[in-house]
Order: sequence, then C-alpha cells, then structure tokens
Amino acid sequence: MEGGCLSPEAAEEQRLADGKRVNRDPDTRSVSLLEQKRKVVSSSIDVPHARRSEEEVDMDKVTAAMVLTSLSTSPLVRSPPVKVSEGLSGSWKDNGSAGPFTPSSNSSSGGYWSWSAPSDQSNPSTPSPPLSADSFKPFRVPSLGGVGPGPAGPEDPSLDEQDGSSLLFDEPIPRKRKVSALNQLKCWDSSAVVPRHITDHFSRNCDSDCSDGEEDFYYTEIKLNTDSVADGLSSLSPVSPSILSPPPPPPSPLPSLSQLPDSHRPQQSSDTKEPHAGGATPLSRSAPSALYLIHTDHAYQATAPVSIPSSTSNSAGSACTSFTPTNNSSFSISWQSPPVTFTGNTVSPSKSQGFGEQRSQTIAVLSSPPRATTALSRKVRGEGKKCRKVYGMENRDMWCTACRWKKACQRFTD
DNA sequence: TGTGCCGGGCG
DNA sequence: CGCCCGGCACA
Repeated sequence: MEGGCLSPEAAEEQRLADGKRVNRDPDTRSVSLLEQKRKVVSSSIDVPHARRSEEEVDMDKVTAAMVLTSLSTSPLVRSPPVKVSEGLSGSWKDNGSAGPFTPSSNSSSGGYWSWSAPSDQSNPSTPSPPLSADSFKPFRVPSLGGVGPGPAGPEDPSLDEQDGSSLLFDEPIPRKRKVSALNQLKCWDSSAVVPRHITDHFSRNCDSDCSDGEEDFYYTEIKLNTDSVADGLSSLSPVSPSILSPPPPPPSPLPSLSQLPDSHRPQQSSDTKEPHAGGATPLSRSAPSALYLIHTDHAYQATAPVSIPSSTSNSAGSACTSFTPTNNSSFSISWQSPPVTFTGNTVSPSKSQGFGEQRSQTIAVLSSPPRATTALSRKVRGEGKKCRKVYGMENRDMWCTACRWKKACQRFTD
C-alpha cells in the first residue's frame, strides 16, 4: 500500500523520513515507520506543500482515491466507537458540542478527527460490527492473558466497557489537547460544523470526492488508533493521559522501564500486545510512558526532537478550523498522538498522507515559528522529569545515554 | 540549590 | 565517535 499508493510527493517525504530515521527490524518497522513517517512528514511537509502546484493537487485526488479504496475495507470500526463515545463521552457533548451534529463521531474522534464526523455521516457504510467486535475481543483477551499475573483479570470487564470507551475516545483525545478543555470543546464544536467549510475549501484544490475520502480515511485512522490503544493500553487508559501531562508524576517508572526496553521490539511485532507486555497490570501508567519513551528515543537519535512537536501541533491546530493560538503549547504534545502508531496498519500510511497534505497548508505556517523560537533561545528546558529525577543519581546507569552524558534527555522528551 | 543540557575536551 | 564534565540558564 504505502509505496504504491503514495503520491510522488508522499514518496519523497517517506524517503526523507526513512533516511532520517534509524533502520529498524522489518517487523517492528511497519509499525514504527508509520509513526516516524508521520512525524517526519508533518515536519517536512512545510516545504512540499508550500510549493504546491496544480499537479500536486491532482496527486491529492489520486491519493484521496487510494485512501477511499483502502477505507472501503476498514469502515468497520466506526459503529462501535460511536456507541461507546456516546455513553462515555457524553460529558463532552453535553458541554456544547453535541447539538445537531453527530455527537458520537465528534466525541469519538476526540479532537482533530472530529471534523471527520461529516464523512462518517455521509458514509452510510457503518456495517462492520464484526470487525470491531473482533478487534476488541481478540486483542483484549490475549492481552489479559499476557498480563496474566495480576488483578487485571477481574478488572477486564470494566475496562472493556468503560475503560475501553474512555481509552478509545476520551483518553487519546484529551491527551493531545490537554491544554484547556474549553478550547478543545470549541475546537471540536467548530470542527463539527466546520467540516463542511473545510470540505468546501478543499474542494478548490481537489474535488469534493477528495475531501470526503480524506475525511473517511481520517476516520478510519482514529478508529484504528483507538482500538489499538484500547487494546494495548486498556489497563492504562485512565492513567495514560498523565504521560502527556506533567502533573501526574510517574508512580513506579523504574520497573516498567526496565522491562520495556527488552520487550520493546518484540512487542511491536505483535502490535496490539505491546502495552500488555509492558506491564499490563493496573499500574499501566508506567507502561504507556515506557512506550512513549521508546519511541522518543528513536526519534531523538534519528533527528532533532524539536521538529516533531511542531508538526504535531500543526496537525492538531489544523484539525480545529478555528485555531486558537494558546493551544500551541498544548499541541506540542499532541504529536505524541502516535499512540496511533501502535495500531500500525496499512491504513495508517495513507492517512499520514492525506493528513499531511490537507493540513500542511495550515500547518506550515504554524510549524515554522515554534522551531525558530526554540532554536533561538536555549530550548527553554524540558519541564517533565528527566532520567536524573526519575531514577536518581544512584541509578545513574538506568539513565538514558543522553542524560548520562549531560545531554538533552532522549528518553523523556518534551 | 538542584536540574537540564550546551559546549567543549579527552581518548 | 563515545564518553565525560565545566558551566550556564533556569526553576
């Protein structure tokens, strides 16, 4: 899919990404690449998009078509998420987003996906309960088994419904835009309404079909993400947000961390299982953080971490048609959204494309400023706890190499 | 005062 | 290039 479907532009981007990024195991690669690509793409997008030409637009169409095709296969997830979202995310809706729009879609998408809602509606194809159901059960069961030892077993039921839903929708989304709930809500609301506007705008560049396709495919992504996240992080769900947000301190990062590195590669191959392996138990917190950590490390090694945040922020910002400047800071984290990464499916690549393309325009502007700022000043300093604080001087050997060398921490990136 | 990390030195 | 550390900026 990736290679074939991608437009030349995308291909270039990918290549860049590949080049920048460190090579990984083939198995792991598929998953990790997606994430990497995303990051890279978003970061690099600026250039390609800036010089967009009509030809490129055509390419977009093609891409959109490709996406649509791929999507047709994986629309399943939609229906289930919606239900859940309604039940769980009701609060969100209640706040104001609910209105006439399709609440479920909004809530489910959480943030940037919300505008995809229209597509959801438009697409009558929501008949893929089997898949969703499958995805849920199979994943979870194994995960539970894998976790095995702990109390996880009993908790599962609750997790499936509540946590799962929360994980799927609330968790992933909130994280990204942790900034202010209000802002988020606004964004979502606007997004719900906006979709049309956006579509119209895009229609200029590409046909309505194009926009729809992109939206759809966005949607798919989300679902995938949510599923994967839920599967992997099911236990984590409640805590996971903490990762992004500084407030919640890591309870017992050490154990999880030590385990993670080893399991890291194997986990990826298994995809959904990852989280479980990490430390499926209720402590999940540590597990998610560990996952992030791992990814971060790679990113760091491959390229400057700074670029990533900006890109993410962009995506998020773009998602909300009504962009609020204040969000910037919060968005920086959003790129972490890579939680999606876990899902790593054929679909994701396509999504990255569409994603980048659509948003790139809007994003490009945003992305550049942050970078410059960081570059100029001394990088402001990471606020989160670094290896030193987390592990302490005693366990210096547990620090990431960067910390050991008094360099920018590569494990706990900001 | 403690922490994060840049800049630079050593092998 | 890996490793380490002086020293600055910041909280």
